[in-house]
Amino acid sequence: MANAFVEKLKGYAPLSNEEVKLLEEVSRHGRRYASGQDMIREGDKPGVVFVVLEGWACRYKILPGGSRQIISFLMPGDFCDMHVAVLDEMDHSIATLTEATIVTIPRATIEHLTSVSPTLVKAFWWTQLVDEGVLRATIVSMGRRTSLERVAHLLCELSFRMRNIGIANEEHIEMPFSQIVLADAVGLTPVHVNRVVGKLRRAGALTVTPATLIVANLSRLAEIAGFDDNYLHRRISYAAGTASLKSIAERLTN
Amino acid sequence: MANAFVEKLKGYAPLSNEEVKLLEEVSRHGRRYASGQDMIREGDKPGVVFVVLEGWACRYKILPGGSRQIISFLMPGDFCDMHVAVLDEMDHSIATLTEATIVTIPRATIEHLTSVSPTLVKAFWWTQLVDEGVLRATIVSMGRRTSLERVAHLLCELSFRMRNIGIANEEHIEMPFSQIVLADAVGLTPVHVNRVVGKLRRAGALTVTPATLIVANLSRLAEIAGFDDNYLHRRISYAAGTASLKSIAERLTN
DNA sequence: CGGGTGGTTGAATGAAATCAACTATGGTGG
DNA sequence: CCACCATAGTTGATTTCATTCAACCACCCG
Repeated sequence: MANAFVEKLKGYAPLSNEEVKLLEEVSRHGRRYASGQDMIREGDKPGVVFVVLEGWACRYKILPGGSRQIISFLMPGDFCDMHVAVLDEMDHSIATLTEATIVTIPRATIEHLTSVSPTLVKAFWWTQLVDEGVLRATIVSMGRRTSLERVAHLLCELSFRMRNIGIANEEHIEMPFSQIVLADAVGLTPVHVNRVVGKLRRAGALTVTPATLIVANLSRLAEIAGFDDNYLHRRISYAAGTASLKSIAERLTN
Repeated sequence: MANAFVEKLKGYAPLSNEEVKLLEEVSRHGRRYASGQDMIREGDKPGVVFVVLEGWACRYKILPGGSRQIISFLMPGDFCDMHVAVLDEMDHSIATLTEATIVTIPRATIEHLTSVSPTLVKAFWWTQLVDEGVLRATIVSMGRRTSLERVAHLLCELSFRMRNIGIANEEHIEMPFSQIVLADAVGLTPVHVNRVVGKLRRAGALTVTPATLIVANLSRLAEIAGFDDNYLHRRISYAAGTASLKSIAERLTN
């Protein structure tokens, strides 16, 4: 079985066999978690980096009033910042959204990796850069898009990201979470999200089943959202072939 | 006059004299820009890193409908991601909000710096970590806070950041931008922001003058916002201690 | 002096939250 | 095996909040 962590990083930099072996080694011992488990909570002292190998997780924050805001989604291959281990205190929590297998890598191991391989450092930076782009796009959505666009935009983003890592294809894109979770992510109430989802369903963009949404027509969804995937900075189709491989190498070393 | 860039990084890692000298060298030739100038636009190929030495700037994005969302504020010492220079295309724009002096550092120089000093790499990472925390906090605000809390929260954040870099003290915190800019940052219309600002003014938290807001009572503002500055990750091993004190002393005497 | 920018206020409209009720489903314990 | 409960989804009526539209003021600057 492919290791999502290694695959993702391979997509961001041309890794040597040794580097691949190193990464596989440190991400071998994934542990299985139930859905809805907190991995770490706001206020905790972070000592490790979490890497999602399978399943979904999210970063979130609970406000004094009890409401929850989901800040970002983590899917296979995603990890929380490599240098979070250096912080004194978490400013948000991380929890599983589905059953998931997750690796925890101690800070010392990360430091070993980065000291051994500058290429890995750059790969980590790259992924972090993309993560920031996603956060910025989220801010734009929350600030200036209608609820319909906002929901559609998030689902588009997740669809593209799923396809990028090969856990979805054109015909079958399944989001394994409830409308309640979706509401916490887009900053709306569940009932209003339900109405919006209903619109998207009637537009033929979605189909709905309990606790999972299925994207039926991604291009229609993208049209509604005004979606532009430039911020995912995908290009680097490294996996596609050697030509791009060279250009990546160039880009990273120059 | 103190160099905001160097001061900021000194706050995040214990730098040697040589490292300080290096940084001063690369950030010496600041250029002066008028207010409201675009430094770089969405779609441009980024080739340099921008460092704000004096004045304010912001990242923003214009939506198809013409509305603007300000994603984050840049104040003296802030810079756009060190590795943005590796991207193919900007996914947002950067513009000045006031008259400002800004340095542009070419990518090669950055790579030189990071290859020469691991300490600098860590300092850069740290600042980026803080930036991400700010983005996450923004998402939480936009998703789950009322307009009053949202405005108050942003002004609190900016106040704390200004104090951290010594451009504001308890009694006098001046935000050099109009309510229109504020509206673009919090995702509301200018007229509604005006009503909210009115409330804060009547609560004694703010005073208002054309194109600048003045925080009159930060603790009242923080109370209204439910503000907790933990996400700014100020303390760190090092910054809380002698370095920042010393640098402030310097700034006051020069 | 006139025009631009920023600010302020009121009235109307529209969007989303709230409150409330009801369905469907799957799982659990008696 | 069924009764019950918890979770998720759905729909309608009402209220709250923010936008929109519109008018007007104050000020600085050319």
